[in-house]
Amino acid sequence: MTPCLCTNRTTCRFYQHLHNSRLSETDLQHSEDGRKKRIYKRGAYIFEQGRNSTGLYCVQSGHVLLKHLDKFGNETAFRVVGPGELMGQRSFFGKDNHMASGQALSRTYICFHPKAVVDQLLNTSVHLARCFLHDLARDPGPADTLKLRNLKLPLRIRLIYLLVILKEHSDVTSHEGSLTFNLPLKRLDIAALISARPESVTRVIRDMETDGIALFHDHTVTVPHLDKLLEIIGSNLESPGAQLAEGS
Amino acid sequence: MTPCLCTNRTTCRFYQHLHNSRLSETDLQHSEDGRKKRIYKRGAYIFEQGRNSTGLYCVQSGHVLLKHLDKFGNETAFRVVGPGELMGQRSFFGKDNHMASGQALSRTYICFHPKAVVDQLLNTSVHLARCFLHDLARDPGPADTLKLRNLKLPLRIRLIYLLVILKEHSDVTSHEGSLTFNLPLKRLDIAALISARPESVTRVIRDMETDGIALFHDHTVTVPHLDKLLEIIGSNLESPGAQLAEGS
DNA sequence: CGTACCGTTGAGGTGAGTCAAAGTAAGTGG
DNA sequence: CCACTTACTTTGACTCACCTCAACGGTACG
Repeated sequence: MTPCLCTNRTTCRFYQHLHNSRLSETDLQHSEDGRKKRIYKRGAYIFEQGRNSTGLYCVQSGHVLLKHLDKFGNETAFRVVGPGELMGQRSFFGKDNHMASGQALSRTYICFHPKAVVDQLLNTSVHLARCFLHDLARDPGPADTLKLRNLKLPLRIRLIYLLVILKEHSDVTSHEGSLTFNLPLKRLDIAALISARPESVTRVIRDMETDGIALFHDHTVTVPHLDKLLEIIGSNLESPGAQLAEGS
Repeated sequence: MTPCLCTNRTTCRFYQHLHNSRLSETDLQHSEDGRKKRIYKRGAYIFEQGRNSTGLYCVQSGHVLLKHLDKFGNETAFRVVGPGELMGQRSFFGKDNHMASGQALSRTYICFHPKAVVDQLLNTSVHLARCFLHDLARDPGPADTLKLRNLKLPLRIRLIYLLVILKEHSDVTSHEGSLTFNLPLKRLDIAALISARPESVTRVIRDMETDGIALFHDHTVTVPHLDKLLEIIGSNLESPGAQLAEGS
Protein backbone atom coordinates (compact mmCIF):
# COMPACT_ATOMS: atom_id res chain seq x y z
CA MET A 1 0.00 0.00 0.00
CA THR A 2 1.48 3.27 -1.08
CA PRO A 3 1.50 5.96 1.57
CA CYS A 4 -1.25 8.52 1.09
CA LEU A 5 -0.13 12.14 1.12
CA CYS A 6 -3.28 12.74 3.04
CA THR A 7 -1.69 11.34 6.16
CA ASN A 8 0.88 14.07 6.07
CA ARG A 9 -0.29 16.86 8.25
CA THR A 10 1.79 19.44 6.46
CA THR A 11 0.18 18.81 3.11
CA CYS A 12 -3.42 17.98 3.94
CA ARG A 13 -5.87 20.36 5.51
CA PHE A 14 -8.18 17.57 6.57
CA TYR A 15 -5.47 15.74 8.38
CA GLN A 16 -4.37 18.94 10.08
CA HIS A 17 -7.84 19.45 11.45
CA LEU A 18 -8.05 15.94 12.77
CA HIS A 19 -4.79 16.23 14.60
CA ASN A 20 -5.64 19.60 16.07
CA SER A 21 -8.88 18.28 17.47
CA ARG A 22 -7.59 15.88 20.09
CA LEU A 23 -9.52 12.97 18.70
CA SER A 24 -9.15 9.51 20.14
CA GLU A 25 -6.94 6.91 18.50
CA THR A 26 -9.95 4.93 17.39
CA ASP A 27 -11.50 7.97 15.76
CA LEU A 28 -8.30 8.72 13.91
CA GLN A 29 -8.05 5.13 12.78
CA HIS A 30 -11.64 5.28 11.67
CA SER A 31 -10.93 8.20 9.37
CA GLU A 32 -7.86 6.44 8.01
CA ASP A 33 -9.88 3.37 7.15
CA GLY A 34 -12.67 5.40 5.63
CA ARG A 35 -10.79 7.52 3.16
CA LYS A 36 -10.47 6.51 -0.46
CA LYS A 37 -7.78 7.31 -2.93
CA ARG A 38 -8.89 8.25 -6.41
CA ILE A 39 -7.12 9.21 -9.61
CA TYR A 40 -8.54 11.41 -12.35
CA LYS A 41 -7.29 12.08 -15.85
CA ARG A 42 -7.07 15.55 -17.26
CA GLY A 43 -10.53 16.76 -18.16
CA ALA A 44 -12.34 14.26 -15.92
CA TYR A 45 -14.96 15.50 -13.49
CA ILE A 46 -14.33 14.80 -9.82
CA PHE A 47 -17.80 15.92 -8.89
CA GLU A 48 -20.60 17.47 -10.86
CA GLN A 49 -22.91 20.36 -10.25
CA GLY A 50 -26.37 19.28 -9.24
CA ARG A 51 -25.30 15.94 -7.78
CA ASN A 52 -25.53 15.12 -4.13
CA SER A 53 -22.58 15.76 -1.95
CA THR A 54 -21.17 12.46 -0.74
CA GLY A 55 -18.19 13.64 1.22
CA LEU A 56 -15.12 15.82 1.29
CA TYR A 57 -12.42 15.85 -1.35
CA CYS A 58 -8.81 16.58 -0.56
CA VAL A 59 -6.45 17.28 -3.43
CA GLN A 60 -3.16 15.45 -3.05
CA SER A 61 -1.55 16.44 -6.32
CA GLY A 62 -2.72 18.07 -9.49
CA HIS A 63 -5.12 20.94 -9.96
CA VAL A 64 -8.87 21.17 -10.13
CA LEU A 65 -10.96 23.88 -11.76
CA LEU A 66 -14.28 24.73 -10.18
CA LYS A 67 -16.95 25.88 -12.59
CA HIS A 68 -20.47 27.01 -12.11
CA LEU A 69 -23.15 26.59 -14.74
CA ASP A 70 -26.11 28.90 -14.22
CA LYS A 71 -29.60 27.96 -15.23
CA PHE A 72 -29.22 29.77 -18.49
CA GLY A 73 -26.20 27.88 -19.72
CA ASN A 74 -23.46 30.33 -18.83
CA GLU A 75 -20.35 28.62 -17.55
CA THR A 76 -18.22 30.55 -15.09
CA ALA A 77 -14.99 29.30 -13.59
CA PHE A 78 -14.30 30.75 -10.19
CA ARG A 79 -11.49 28.84 -8.59
CA VAL A 80 -8.47 26.63 -8.95
CA VAL A 81 -7.90 24.11 -6.17
CA GLY A 82 -4.37 22.86 -5.63
CA PRO A 83 -2.56 20.23 -3.54
CA GLY A 84 -3.45 20.13 0.14
CA GLU A 85 -6.74 21.94 -0.28
CA LEU A 86 -10.21 20.68 0.45
CA MET A 87 -13.08 20.76 -2.01
CA GLY A 88 -16.79 20.28 -1.69
CA GLN A 89 -17.08 21.73 1.79
CA ARG A 90 -19.80 24.17 0.86
CA SER A 91 -22.19 21.57 -0.46
CA PHE A 92 -21.21 19.07 2.19
CA PHE A 93 -21.93 21.32 5.15
CA GLY A 94 -24.79 23.06 3.41
CA LYS A 95 -26.42 19.67 2.87
CA ASP A 96 -27.09 20.80 -0.63
CA ASN A 97 -26.31 19.60 -4.11
CA HIS A 98 -22.99 20.63 -5.52
CA MET A 99 -23.24 24.19 -6.74
CA ALA A 100 -20.26 23.69 -9.00
CA SER A 101 -18.39 21.06 -10.93
CA GLY A 102 -14.78 20.14 -10.26
CA GLN A 103 -12.73 19.27 -13.30
CA ALA A 104 -9.19 17.96 -13.23
CA LEU A 105 -6.79 20.28 -15.05
CA SER A 106 -4.05 17.72 -15.00
CA ARG A 107 -3.67 14.20 -13.68
CA THR A 108 -5.06 14.58 -10.18
CA TYR A 109 -4.83 12.45 -7.06
CA ILE A 110 -7.72 12.84 -4.69
CA CYS A 111 -8.27 11.61 -1.16
CA PHE A 112 -11.97 11.19 -0.59
CA HIS A 113 -13.55 11.25 2.87
CA PRO A 114 -17.06 9.77 2.82
CA LYS A 115 -19.91 11.59 4.46
CA ALA A 116 -20.58 8.92 7.09
CA VAL A 117 -17.04 9.09 8.38
CA VAL A 118 -16.83 12.86 8.52
CA ASP A 119 -20.24 13.18 10.14
CA GLN A 120 -19.31 10.81 12.90
CA LEU A 121 -16.05 12.60 13.57
CA LEU A 122 -17.81 15.96 13.65
CA ASN A 123 -20.29 14.78 16.23
CA THR A 124 -17.55 13.68 18.58
CA SER A 125 -15.62 16.93 18.55
CA VAL A 126 -16.81 20.50 18.81
CA HIS A 127 -13.29 21.51 18.09
CA LEU A 128 -13.32 19.80 14.72
CA ALA A 129 -16.54 21.56 13.79
CA ARG A 130 -14.94 24.86 14.70
CA CYS A 131 -11.94 24.02 12.56
CA PHE A 132 -14.18 23.60 9.58
CA LEU A 133 -16.08 26.75 10.48
CA HIS A 134 -12.81 28.61 10.63
CA ASP A 135 -11.77 27.19 7.30
CA LEU A 136 -14.99 28.00 5.56
CA ALA A 137 -15.00 31.51 6.97
CA ARG A 138 -11.49 32.14 5.74
CA ASP A 139 -12.15 30.80 2.30
CA PRO A 140 -10.58 33.43 0.09
CA GLY A 141 -12.86 32.50 -2.79
CA PRO A 142 -15.42 35.25 -2.31
CA ALA A 143 -12.76 37.91 -1.89
CA ASP A 144 -10.81 36.64 -4.87
CA THR A 145 -13.90 36.76 -6.99
CA LEU A 146 -14.29 40.43 -6.22
CA LYS A 147 -10.83 41.06 -7.61
CA LEU A 148 -10.99 38.82 -10.62
CA ARG A 149 -14.39 39.99 -11.71
CA ASN A 150 -14.14 43.68 -11.02
CA LEU A 151 -15.21 45.32 -14.24
CA LYS A 152 -13.57 48.52 -13.21
CA LEU A 153 -10.20 46.86 -13.34
CA PRO A 154 -8.67 46.43 -16.78
CA LEU A 155 -8.06 42.96 -18.07
CA ARG A 156 -4.35 43.11 -17.47
CA ILE A 157 -4.82 43.83 -13.79
CA ARG A 158 -7.28 41.02 -13.39
CA LEU A 159 -4.85 38.63 -15.03
CA ILE A 160 -2.08 39.73 -12.71
CA TYR A 161 -4.37 39.20 -9.74
CA LEU A 162 -5.01 35.70 -11.01
CA LEU A 163 -1.30 35.00 -11.27
CA VAL A 164 -0.74 36.23 -7.74
CA ILE A 165 -3.52 34.01 -6.43
CA LEU A 166 -2.38 30.93 -8.35
CA LYS A 167 1.20 31.47 -7.30
CA GLU A 168 0.12 30.82 -3.71
CA HIS A 169 -1.06 27.35 -4.57
CA SER A 170 1.76 26.28 -6.80
CA ASP A 171 5.28 25.07 -6.42
CA VAL A 172 7.27 28.20 -7.09
CA THR A 173 10.92 28.09 -7.96
CA SER A 174 12.51 31.46 -7.43
CA HIS A 175 15.90 32.59 -8.62
CA GLU A 176 17.39 36.01 -7.98
CA GLY A 177 14.13 37.85 -7.76
CA SER A 178 12.55 36.11 -10.71
CA LEU A 179 10.14 33.28 -10.13
CA THR A 180 8.66 30.48 -12.14
CA PHE A 181 5.63 28.33 -11.58
CA ASN A 182 3.29 26.00 -13.33
CA LEU A 183 0.09 27.29 -14.85
CA PRO A 184 -2.02 24.27 -15.76
CA LEU A 185 -4.68 26.38 -17.47
CA LYS A 186 -5.75 26.75 -21.05
CA ARG A 187 -6.55 30.15 -22.51
CA LEU A 188 -10.22 29.40 -22.25
CA ASP A 189 -9.88 28.50 -18.57
CA ILE A 190 -7.99 31.68 -17.81
CA ALA A 191 -10.61 33.65 -19.67
CA ALA A 192 -13.39 32.01 -17.69
CA LEU A 193 -11.66 32.86 -14.42
CA ILE A 194 -11.24 36.54 -15.14
CA SER A 195 -14.48 36.84 -17.05
CA ALA A 196 -12.98 37.49 -20.45
CA ARG A 197 -12.64 35.83 -23.84
CA PRO A 198 -9.70 33.63 -24.87
CA GLU A 199 -8.69 35.99 -27.69
CA SER A 200 -8.41 38.83 -25.24
CA VAL A 201 -6.32 36.72 -22.91
CA THR A 202 -3.94 35.99 -25.75
CA ARG A 203 -3.60 39.68 -26.50
CA VAL A 204 -3.02 40.68 -22.90
CA ILE A 205 -0.42 37.97 -22.48
CA ARG A 206 1.33 39.08 -25.64
CA ASP A 207 1.45 42.66 -24.41
CA MET A 208 2.72 41.63 -21.02
CA GLU A 209 5.49 39.64 -22.64
CA THR A 210 6.61 42.53 -24.80
CA ASP A 211 6.60 44.68 -21.67
CA GLY A 212 8.74 42.11 -19.91
CA ILE A 213 6.31 41.78 -17.02
CA ALA A 214 5.72 38.05 -17.31
CA LEU A 215 6.55 35.27 -19.72
CA PHE A 216 4.12 32.51 -20.59
CA HIS A 217 5.64 29.43 -22.09
CA ASP A 218 4.28 25.92 -22.27
CA HIS A 219 2.01 26.23 -19.24
CA THR A 220 4.74 27.83 -17.25
CA VAL A 221 4.87 31.41 -16.08
CA THR A 222 8.06 33.28 -15.44
CA VAL A 223 7.97 36.58 -13.65
CA PRO A 224 11.33 38.36 -13.97
CA HIS A 225 10.57 40.86 -11.23
CA LEU A 226 7.80 40.10 -8.79
CA ASP A 227 8.13 43.61 -7.39
CA LYS A 228 7.29 45.02 -10.78
CA LEU A 229 4.19 42.84 -10.95
CA LEU A 230 2.94 43.82 -7.53
CA GLU A 231 3.76 47.42 -8.19
CA ILE A 232 1.38 47.44 -11.10
CA ILE A 233 -1.42 46.19 -8.87
CA GLY A 234 -0.72 47.83 -5.59
CA SER A 235 1.01 51.05 -6.50
CA ASN A 236 0.79 51.86 -2.78
CA LEU A 237 -2.42 53.76 -3.42
CA GLU A 238 -3.63 52.43 -0.12
CA SER A 239 -5.65 54.58 2.23
CA PRO A 240 -8.24 52.66 4.19
CA GLY A 241 -9.31 55.76 6.05
CA ALA A 242 -12.95 56.16 6.82
CA GLN A 243 -14.82 58.00 9.48
CA LEU A 244 -16.08 56.21 12.49
CA ALA A 245 -19.78 56.66 12.88
CA GLU A 246 -20.98 54.73 15.86
CA GLY A 247 -24.71 54.54 16.46
CA SER A 248 -26.09 54.43 19.96
CA MET B 1 -37.71 46.49 28.44
CA THR B 2 -38.86 46.66 24.85
CA PRO B 3 -39.20 43.30 23.20
CA CYS B 4 -36.33 42.57 20.87
CA LEU B 5 -37.28 41.18 17.48
CA CYS B 6 -34.31 38.99 17.95
CA THR B 7 -36.24 36.85 20.37
CA ASN B 8 -38.64 35.96 17.63
CA ARG B 9 -37.52 32.77 16.07
CA THR B 10 -39.30 33.44 12.82
CA THR B 11 -37.42 36.65 12.16
CA CYS B 12 -33.97 36.02 13.55
CA ARG B 13 -31.52 33.47 12.27
CA PHE B 14 -29.47 33.53 15.43
CA TYR B 15 -32.43 32.80 17.61
CA GLN B 16 -33.49 29.99 15.31
CA HIS B 17 -30.14 28.35 15.71
CA LEU B 18 -30.23 28.61 19.47
CA HIS B 19 -33.63 27.01 19.67
CA ASN B 20 -32.74 24.22 17.31
CA SER B 21 -29.71 23.33 19.36
CA ARG B 22 -31.39 22.02 22.52
CA LEU B 23 -29.49 24.39 24.75
CA SER B 24 -30.17 24.54 28.46
CA GLU B 25 -32.35 27.26 29.95
CA THR B 26 -29.36 28.91 31.55
CA ASP B 27 -27.53 29.01 28.25
CA LEU B 28 -30.49 30.58 26.52
CA GLN B 29 -30.81 33.12 29.30
CA HIS B 30 -27.13 33.84 28.98
CA SER B 31 -27.49 34.77 25.34
CA GLU B 32 -30.54 36.91 26.13
CA ASP B 33 -28.59 38.83 28.72
CA GLY B 34 -25.58 39.19 26.50
CA ARG B 35 -27.11 40.66 23.39
CA LYS B 36 -27.15 44.37 22.79
CA LYS B 37 -29.60 46.41 20.82
CA ARG B 38 -28.15 49.12 18.63
CA ILE B 39 -29.60 51.70 16.29
CA TYR B 40 -27.83 53.20 13.31
CA LYS B 41 -28.73 56.17 11.17
CA ARG B 42 -28.66 56.03 7.41
CA GLY B 43 -25.07 56.15 6.25
CA ALA B 44 -23.59 55.06 9.57
CA TYR B 45 -21.13 52.20 9.64
CA ILE B 46 -22.06 49.17 11.72
CA PHE B 47 -18.62 47.69 11.35
CA GLU B 48 -15.60 48.68 9.35
CA GLN B 49 -13.18 46.86 7.14
CA GLY B 50 -9.87 46.18 8.83
CA ARG B 51 -11.20 46.25 12.38
CA ASN B 52 -11.34 43.29 14.65
CA SER B 53 -14.46 41.21 14.77
CA THR B 54 -16.13 41.58 18.16
CA GLY B 55 -19.23 39.47 17.65
CA LEU B 56 -22.17 38.67 15.44
CA TYR B 57 -24.64 41.21 14.08
CA CYS B 58 -28.26 40.36 13.45
CA VAL B 59 -30.34 42.80 11.42
CA GLN B 60 -33.75 43.35 12.96
CA SER B 61 -35.01 46.01 10.60
CA GLY B 62 -33.52 48.17 7.93
CA HIS B 63 -30.93 47.26 5.33
CA VAL B 64 -27.17 47.13 5.37
CA LEU B 65 -24.81 47.40 2.43
CA LEU B 66 -21.59 45.43 2.57
CA LYS B 67 -18.67 47.05 0.77
CA HIS B 68 -15.11 46.06 0.16
CA LEU B 69 -12.37 48.53 -0.42
CA ASP B 70 -9.40 47.22 -2.39
CA LYS B 71 -5.87 48.56 -2.48
CA PHE B 72 -6.64 50.84 -5.40
CA GLY B 73 -9.25 52.64 -3.42
CA ASN B 74 -11.94 51.03 -5.49
CA GLU B 75 -15.03 50.45 -3.46
CA THR B 76 -17.02 47.40 -4.39
CA ALA B 77 -20.38 46.65 -2.87
CA PHE B 78 -21.20 42.98 -2.90
CA ARG B 79 -24.23 42.43 -0.74
CA VAL B 80 -27.35 43.83 0.84
CA VAL B 81 -28.29 42.37 4.20
CA GLY B 82 -31.92 42.58 5.26
CA PRO B 83 -34.02 41.86 8.35
CA GLY B 84 -33.46 38.51 10.03
CA GLU B 85 -30.05 37.98 8.50
CA LEU B 86 -26.73 37.65 10.24
CA MET B 87 -23.65 39.71 9.41
CA GLY B 88 -20.02 39.41 10.30
CA GLN B 89 -19.94 35.63 10.46
CA ARG B 90 -17.04 35.29 8.10
CA SER B 91 -14.69 37.46 10.11
CA PHE B 92 -16.03 36.16 13.39
CA PHE B 93 -15.45 32.50 12.66
CA GLY B 94 -12.36 33.15 10.60
CA LYS B 95 -10.86 35.02 13.55
CA ASP B 96 -9.83 37.68 11.11
CA ASN B 97 -10.36 41.38 10.64
CA HIS B 98 -13.49 42.43 8.85
CA MET B 99 -12.93 42.09 5.16
CA ALA B 100 -15.75 44.50 4.47
CA SER B 101 -17.62 47.42 5.92
CA GLY B 102 -21.31 47.35 6.72
CA GLN B 103 -23.15 50.60 6.13
CA ALA B 104 -26.77 51.26 7.06
CA LEU B 105 -28.86 52.08 3.99
CA SER B 106 -31.76 53.23 6.10
CA ARG B 107 -32.41 53.51 9.83
CA THR B 108 -31.29 50.12 11.01
CA TYR B 109 -31.90 48.17 14.21
CA ILE B 110 -29.21 45.70 15.05
CA CYS B 111 -29.03 42.99 17.66
CA PHE B 112 -25.41 42.46 18.60
CA HIS B 113 -24.13 39.23 20.11
CA PRO B 114 -20.71 39.69 21.71
CA LYS B 115 -17.91 37.29 21.00
CA ALA B 116 -17.63 35.99 24.55
CA VAL B 117 -21.27 34.94 24.64
CA VAL B 118 -21.28 33.26 21.26
CA ASP B 119 -18.03 31.47 21.95
CA GLN B 120 -19.33 30.00 25.16
CA LEU B 121 -22.53 28.82 23.54
CA LEU B 122 -20.61 27.27 20.68
CA ASN B 123 -18.47 25.27 23.02
CA THR B 124 -21.45 23.76 24.77
CA SER B 125 -23.21 22.55 21.65
CA VAL B 126 -21.84 20.72 18.64
CA HIS B 127 -25.22 21.17 17.10
CA LEU B 128 -24.99 24.93 17.26
CA ALA B 129 -21.61 24.84 15.58
CA ARG B 130 -23.08 22.72 12.82
CA CYS B 131 -25.93 25.20 12.42
CA PHE B 132 -23.44 27.95 11.75
CA LEU B 133 -21.45 25.69 9.46
CA HIS B 134 -24.61 24.95 7.56
CA ASP B 135 -25.44 28.63 7.35
CA LEU B 136 -22.04 29.69 6.19
CA ALA B 137 -21.95 26.94 3.60
CA ARG B 138 -25.29 27.99 2.18
CA ASP B 139 -24.39 31.63 2.05
CA PRO B 140 -25.58 32.66 -1.40
CA GLY B 141 -23.16 35.56 -1.49
CA PRO B 142 -20.45 33.89 -3.55
CA ALA B 143 -22.95 32.57 -6.06
CA ASP B 144 -24.70 35.92 -6.31
CA THR B 145 -21.43 37.65 -6.95
CA LEU B 146 -20.84 35.42 -9.93
CA LYS B 147 -24.08 36.61 -11.46
CA LEU B 148 -23.78 40.28 -10.63
CA ARG B 149 -20.20 40.53 -11.81
CA ASN B 150 -20.29 38.42 -14.88
CA LEU B 151 -18.84 40.65 -17.57
CA LYS B 152 -20.35 38.49 -20.23
CA LEU B 153 -23.80 39.53 -19.10
CA PRO B 154 -24.99 42.93 -20.25
CA LEU B 155 -25.76 45.55 -17.69
CA ARG B 156 -29.49 45.12 -17.97
CA ILE B 157 -29.28 41.45 -17.12
CA ARG B 158 -27.08 42.11 -14.12
CA LEU B 159 -29.53 44.69 -12.86
CA ILE B 160 -32.40 42.23 -13.24
CA TYR B 161 -30.42 39.64 -11.33
CA LEU B 162 -29.93 42.20 -8.58
CA LEU B 163 -33.64 42.88 -8.43
CA VAL B 164 -34.40 39.19 -8.22
CA ILE B 165 -31.93 38.78 -5.37
CA LEU B 166 -33.12 41.83 -3.45
CA LYS B 167 -36.71 40.80 -3.88
CA GLU B 168 -35.97 37.76 -1.75
CA HIS B 169 -34.99 39.90 1.20
CA SER B 170 -37.71 42.49 0.97
CA ASP B 171 -41.33 42.78 1.87
CA VAL B 172 -42.99 42.21 -1.45
CA THR B 173 -46.56 43.17 -2.08
CA SER B 174 -47.92 41.38 -5.10
CA HIS B 175 -51.09 42.09 -6.95
CA GLU B 176 -52.32 40.15 -9.96
CA GLY B 177 -48.93 39.11 -11.25
CA SER B 178 -47.31 42.48 -10.65
CA LEU B 179 -45.18 43.00 -7.59
CA THR B 180 -43.78 45.94 -5.69
CA PHE B 181 -40.99 46.18 -3.19
CA ASN B 182 -38.68 48.62 -1.53
CA LEU B 183 -35.25 49.36 -2.99
CA PRO B 184 -33.33 51.33 -0.38
CA LEU B 185 -30.39 51.94 -2.72
CA LYS B 186 -29.00 55.02 -4.39
CA ARG B 187 -27.86 54.91 -7.99
CA LEU B 188 -24.27 54.80 -6.83
CA ASP B 189 -24.98 51.82 -4.59
CA ILE B 190 -26.71 49.93 -7.35
CA ALA B 191 -23.80 50.70 -9.63
CA ALA B 192 -21.35 49.40 -7.06
CA LEU B 193 -23.30 46.17 -6.69
CA ILE B 194 -23.35 45.33 -10.37
CA SER B 195 -19.93 46.79 -11.08
CA ALA B 196 -21.05 49.70 -13.20
CA ARG B 197 -21.25 53.50 -13.13
CA PRO B 198 -24.22 55.46 -11.83
CA GLU B 199 -24.84 57.09 -15.19
CA SER B 200 -25.10 53.71 -16.83
CA VAL B 201 -27.54 52.58 -14.17
CA THR B 202 -29.73 55.58 -14.88
CA ARG B 203 -29.73 54.77 -18.57
CA VAL B 204 -30.53 51.11 -18.10
CA ILE B 205 -33.35 51.96 -15.72
CA ARG B 206 -34.74 54.46 -18.18
CA ASP B 207 -34.72 51.89 -20.96
CA MET B 208 -36.34 49.28 -18.77
CA GLU B 209 -39.10 51.71 -17.90
CA THR B 210 -39.82 52.56 -21.51
CA ASP B 211 -39.92 48.84 -22.22
CA GLY B 212 -42.38 48.38 -19.39
CA ILE B 213 -40.20 45.76 -17.71
CA ALA B 214 -39.87 47.49 -14.36
CA LEU B 215 -40.70 50.86 -12.88
CA PHE B 216 -38.41 52.65 -10.45
CA HIS B 217 -40.00 55.35 -8.44
CA ASP B 218 -38.86 56.88 -5.19
CA HIS B 219 -36.88 53.88 -3.98
CA THR B 220 -39.67 51.54 -4.91
CA VAL B 221 -39.62 49.02 -7.72
CA THR B 222 -42.70 47.79 -9.50
CA VAL B 223 -42.49 44.81 -11.78
CA PRO B 224 -45.65 44.48 -13.87
CA HIS B 225 -44.90 40.93 -15.00
CA LEU B 226 -42.35 38.89 -13.14
CA ASP B 227 -42.50 36.22 -15.83
CA LYS B 228 -41.36 38.77 -18.37
CA LEU B 229 -38.44 39.72 -16.17
CA LEU B 230 -37.27 36.15 -15.74
CA GLU B 231 -37.80 35.46 -19.41
CA ILE B 232 -35.33 38.18 -20.32
CA ILE B 233 -32.64 36.56 -18.24
CA GLY B 234 -33.31 33.25 -19.91
CA SER B 235 -33.44 34.51 -23.46
CA ASN B 236 -30.12 36.22 -23.04
CA LEU B 237 -27.80 33.34 -23.66
CA GLU B 238 -29.33 31.80 -26.74
CA SER B 239 -29.56 34.80 -29.01
CA PRO B 240 -27.20 37.67 -28.26
CA GLY B 241 -29.35 40.29 -29.90
CA ALA B 242 -32.65 39.19 -28.50
CA GLN B 243 -34.36 42.20 -27.09
CA LEU B 244 -38.02 41.86 -26.47
CA ALA B 245 -38.76 45.48 -27.19
CA GLU B 246 -37.00 48.20 -29.07
CA GLY B 247 -35.85 51.33 -27.31
CA SER B 248 -37.04 54.01 -29.71
C1' DC C 1 -31.30 81.75 -1.22
C1' DG C 2 -27.25 79.57 -1.57
C1' DT C 3 -24.89 75.03 -0.74
C1' DA C 4 -24.63 70.28 -1.37
C1' DC C 5 -25.87 66.02 -3.01
C1' DC C 6 -28.14 63.15 -6.16
C1' DG C 7 -29.96 62.05 -10.57
C1' DT C 8 -30.34 62.79 -15.50
C1' DT C 9 -28.79 63.71 -20.12
C1' DG C 10 -25.57 64.29 -24.04
C1' DA C 11 -21.25 63.91 -26.70
C1' DG C 12 -17.33 61.43 -27.44
C1' DG C 13 -13.79 57.80 -26.65
C1' DT C 14 -12.12 53.01 -25.93
C1' DG C 15 -11.33 48.45 -24.05
C1' DA C 16 -12.64 44.34 -24.96
C1' DG C 17 -16.03 41.44 -27.44
C1' DT C 18 -17.29 39.25 -32.01
C1' DC C 19 -16.37 37.12 -36.22
C1' DA C 20 -13.58 34.83 -39.36
C1' DA C 21 -9.52 32.55 -40.80
C1' DA C 22 -5.03 30.84 -40.48
C1' DG C 23 -1.47 28.63 -37.67
C1' DT C 24 -0.05 25.20 -34.15
C1' DA C 25 -0.23 21.53 -30.91
C1' DA C 26 -2.20 17.18 -29.43
C1' DG C 27 -4.48 12.64 -30.18
C1' DT C 28 -5.71 8.61 -32.96
C1' DG C 29 -5.20 4.84 -35.85
C1' DG C 30 -2.85 2.40 -39.43
C1' DC D 1 6.50 7.16 -37.97
C1' DC D 2 3.30 9.40 -40.72
C1' DA D 3 -1.35 10.96 -42.35
C1' DC D 4 -5.46 12.47 -40.36
C1' DT D 5 -8.66 14.44 -37.22
C1' DT D 6 -9.60 17.35 -33.49
C1' DA D 7 -8.68 20.86 -30.17
C1' DC D 8 -6.41 24.92 -28.96
C1' DT D 9 -4.04 29.44 -29.98
C1' DT D 10 -3.10 33.50 -32.44
C1' DT D 11 -3.99 37.39 -35.45
C1' DG D 12 -6.53 41.11 -37.72
C1' DA D 13 -10.61 43.97 -38.83
C1' DC D 14 -14.67 45.55 -37.16
C1' DT D 15 -18.23 46.82 -33.70
C1' DC D 16 -20.44 48.18 -29.62
C1' DA D 17 -21.67 48.48 -24.63
C1' DC D 18 -20.18 50.95 -21.36
C1' DC D 19 -17.09 54.49 -19.41
C1' DT D 20 -15.60 59.34 -19.05
C1' DC D 21 -16.24 63.99 -18.83
C1' DA D 22 -19.06 67.83 -18.44
C1' DA D 23 -23.17 70.38 -17.87
C1' DC D 24 -27.72 70.83 -16.06
C1' DG D 25 -32.07 69.99 -13.17
C1' DG D 26 -34.25 68.54 -9.00
C1' DT D 27 -34.80 68.28 -4.00
C1' DA D 28 -33.46 68.84 0.88
C1' DC D 29 -31.73 71.74 4.28
C1' DG D 30 -29.33 75.33 6.87
